Amino acid sequence: MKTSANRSEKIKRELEQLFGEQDTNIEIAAQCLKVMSHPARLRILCALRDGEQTVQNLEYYTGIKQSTLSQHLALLKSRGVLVSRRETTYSFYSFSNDQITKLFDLIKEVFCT
Amino acid sequence: MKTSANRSEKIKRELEQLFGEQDTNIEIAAQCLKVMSHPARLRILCALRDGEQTVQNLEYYTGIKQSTLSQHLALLKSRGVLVSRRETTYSFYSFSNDQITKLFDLIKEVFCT
DNA sequence: TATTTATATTTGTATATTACGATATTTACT
DNA sequence: AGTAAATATCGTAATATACAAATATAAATA
Repeated sequence: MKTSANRSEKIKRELEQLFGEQDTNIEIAAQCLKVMSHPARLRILCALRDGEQTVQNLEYYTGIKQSTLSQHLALLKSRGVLVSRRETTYSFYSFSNDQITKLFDLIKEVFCT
Repeated sequence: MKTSANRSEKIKRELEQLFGEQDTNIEIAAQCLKVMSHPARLRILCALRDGEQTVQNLEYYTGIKQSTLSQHLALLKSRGVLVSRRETTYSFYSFSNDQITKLFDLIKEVFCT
């Protein structure tokens, strides 16, 4: 044990607090991040950055096939990254909240500059 | 096509520019994020937030078995998230740069508050 | 009601990831 | 050289994920 016992214990305790008994937070974070960590899905998020889009627009922007796209969208929605609304036969998808948008913006900043 | 043709083309063009011909940026981003998107690896990053640690310390903090931990570390290192240095028989792992650290902090902020 | 359009779901198959024990490597110490 | 400690790598079985074609659903319109 190279670090002091105090610091050691501090880190250990922090880890336990941060994620709680069942590691709920960390599991949610991992799932949400994981769903964003895919080239196709990052493209989708990019295309949605400035507002909601229909599935067919996303198909056009990203070049992803309809069934595949629909599955990606369902995944992003199920993990709380996106929300959708129906208007007649169109589904409009968009970011679910500002925190996610902020996270996406930082990702873009980190990897695309 | 519901959105105006202008906006449509703008988004299409932005997508193409942002990721370039071979989508290099987006591929890198996806790989890097993916490697962070795992409960065990998020724990590791948490334990490393305030500075480098040896593998055995990380084993103690996270409760992950040595061989598994070593593979997670290798993965994080191979994607540029972590760096390591050797000192005698110990390997010390730490964040590779400030941008990654900043990204991790935001992740923590988004999911753990 | 029949047809068309937009989107969602199902299904099959291929590929990737996971954790862990066993084994190997590296370095220090005797 | 021989041993021990810290870390890394390998082999493998279980599980998860990917994609796209085929099919299903939902809503608008003829």
